[in-house]
Amino acid sequence: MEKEITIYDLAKILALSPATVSRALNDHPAINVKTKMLIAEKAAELGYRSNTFASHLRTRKTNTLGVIVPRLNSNFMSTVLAGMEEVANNFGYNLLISQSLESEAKERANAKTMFNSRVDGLLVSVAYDTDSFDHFSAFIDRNIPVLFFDRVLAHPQCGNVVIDNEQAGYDAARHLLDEGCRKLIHVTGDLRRNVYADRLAGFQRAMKKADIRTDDTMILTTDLSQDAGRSVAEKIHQMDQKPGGLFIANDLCAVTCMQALQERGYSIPTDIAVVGFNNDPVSQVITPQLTTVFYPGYQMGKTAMMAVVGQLNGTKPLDFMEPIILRSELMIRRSSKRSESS
Amino acid sequence: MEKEITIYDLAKILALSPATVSRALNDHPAINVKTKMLIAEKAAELGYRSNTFASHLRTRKTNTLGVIVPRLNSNFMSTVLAGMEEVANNFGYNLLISQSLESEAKERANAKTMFNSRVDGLLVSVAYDTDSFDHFSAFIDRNIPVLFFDRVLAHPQCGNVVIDNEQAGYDAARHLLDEGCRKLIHVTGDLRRNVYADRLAGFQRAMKKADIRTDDTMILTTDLSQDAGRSVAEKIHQMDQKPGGLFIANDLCAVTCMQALQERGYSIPTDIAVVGFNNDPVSQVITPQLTTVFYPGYQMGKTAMMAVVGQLNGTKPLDFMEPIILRSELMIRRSSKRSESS
DNA sequence: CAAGTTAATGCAATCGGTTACAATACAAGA
DNA sequence: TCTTGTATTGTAACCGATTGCATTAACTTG
Repeated sequence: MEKEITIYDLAKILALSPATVSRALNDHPAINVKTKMLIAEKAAELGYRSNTFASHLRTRKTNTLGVIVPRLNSNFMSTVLAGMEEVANNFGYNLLISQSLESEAKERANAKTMFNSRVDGLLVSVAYDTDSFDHFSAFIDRNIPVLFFDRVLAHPQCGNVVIDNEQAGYDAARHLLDEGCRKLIHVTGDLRRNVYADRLAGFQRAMKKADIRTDDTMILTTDLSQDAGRSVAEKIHQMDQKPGGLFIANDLCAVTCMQALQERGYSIPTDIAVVGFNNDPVSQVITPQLTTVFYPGYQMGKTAMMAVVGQLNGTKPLDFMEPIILRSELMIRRSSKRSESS
Repeated sequence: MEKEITIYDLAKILALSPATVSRALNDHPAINVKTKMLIAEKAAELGYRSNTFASHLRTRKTNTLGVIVPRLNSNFMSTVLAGMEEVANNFGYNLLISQSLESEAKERANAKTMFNSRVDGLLVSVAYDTDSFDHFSAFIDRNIPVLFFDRVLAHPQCGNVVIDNEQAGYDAARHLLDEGCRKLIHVTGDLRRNVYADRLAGFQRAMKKADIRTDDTMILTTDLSQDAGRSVAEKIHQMDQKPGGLFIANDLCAVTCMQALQERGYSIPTDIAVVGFNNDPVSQVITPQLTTVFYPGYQMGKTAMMAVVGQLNGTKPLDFMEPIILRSELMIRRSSKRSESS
């Protein structure tokens, strides 16, 4: 096991002071170019690596950003993370990633860990049941940038990166209406979460505009799991008046529900038209292919990370507060096409 | 912005020495229980948090583990990561995660970053084109545990966590043969990677046992992307002698290929039976459902992390070298069932 | 040639815990 | 009473990089 080289070792070997070595390695302008070269060479030769702890201790910066997501193993989240990782990496930041498993308690614990690890910034998509903002205020108090993405909390000092869920919900419902469905059902998640509340709001706006009264029986609040998809199918099967269209706020749930309906003999889209959300790979694999809302996950990750990094580098100072809204798009596929129009 | 409390502040307030405070906070036996209580109380009251850098600087431990994966946004990998995260979190370790994007160069850069971040251990699933072990030897030299999972490199001092790919490949091919397919085609990835080489070996063993000669035209080496799936379908369409069975080493590719074949009018499994690999959610969504190999991703993540953590805690000292092999299982579904047997 | 600049480097304190090595106090044993 | 032991706390060096404030040498300029 080799001994670790320090700037003191380098200094001694080259008959210089540690200060000069430090400055040279950081490309300080006051240091002679030739000296820099000399030091860089020797450092490489001896396999010197900077001790980040000493450095962090002194500079009070960690070059590490925390990310808290509900789950790692969803197509959408892992795509977002991939985007984040790319940007962070480019700017020399490390990522500390943890998952809340949809529980506020765990999210709280994760936030605390991040705080104690002294991350320079935090990116969060909140859990299903998160009610309070408490666990993030420690960051705000210490001026550590906090940015929410996808599932956001509104807070005057936190950035938000989202899509226009209301509009997407409107478009989805509108499309089903356009295809001739009268009775619609919307399957949603926890309405404390903006993503679901907004999609619902859009759904209702479309209904209202079409002069169709919406009542509670048309809104099914679930956890959007695959099991939920199956039980939604069951519930529909029990209904006297079957819906003509189904708007489900998550592709995996929608797909499972479609399959369950098909097993029960329903034909899609003839009997029931279905629209999902996220443009998950499964949406293109199911028969008929699922109409869904394209969600720019990769770009969302990149954008969110850019915002935080910009904030830290002082590039983007103030425009942090206004939410960044990314474009989403309804991808019309066979699961909802009743008309012969195409 | 509140000022950060240090053990010196605590010491001054309580009229004690920093050493006592430090020991008390670390539950050192030499400190009086009452003193400990006193200090703990005050620390909580003032919102003291340990400065991990100062601590790491002194102790030379980071409590951080590095993970390098080819991509974050694949169902399999994100499941593995979810498992790793859970264990790491339980044992008080943080995770530094980065992706190589299937490039050895990026993997090399990532490894270097991890090294400079002084991770206590490293878990890697290598990129498509990784040839050398160089970038990991720095860790070995410094006695930092390195463990490979899924896509592994053999090295006497590195742990391996895998499934029995050879057997899985054998089972897949054997199943197709049992279903009456004579001419088989195997679509694989870069054969430098154990996972693909082993699956191929299993495939060949099954063929040999069935007394069918395998030649190069039966083995298609691709990047297993969705595009690859489409071009495989095209290639098959061009063949004079169509294969009766298709064993594709990745579900997403298999599914895309199936769709492309179906579009061209082939019926699955009647014309061509298909077997995939990974048990990705898409495999249950496509029609007909895809026969595939269940891959215990979550468990693989947990197991790999356990091995490293055990190593670091001195619990598991030596048995690190022998590879850990997890159970995989052929999930027989409709895409390969020709016989009426069930 | 003295005074003033400029360029390059060094000194030493600092960041906040950790820990080897005392130091102190008090009680028990000789 | 004096010695020894035990329990508890303190002193101070250290981990390695950073940086404000000199210092030194070399170069201009009047």
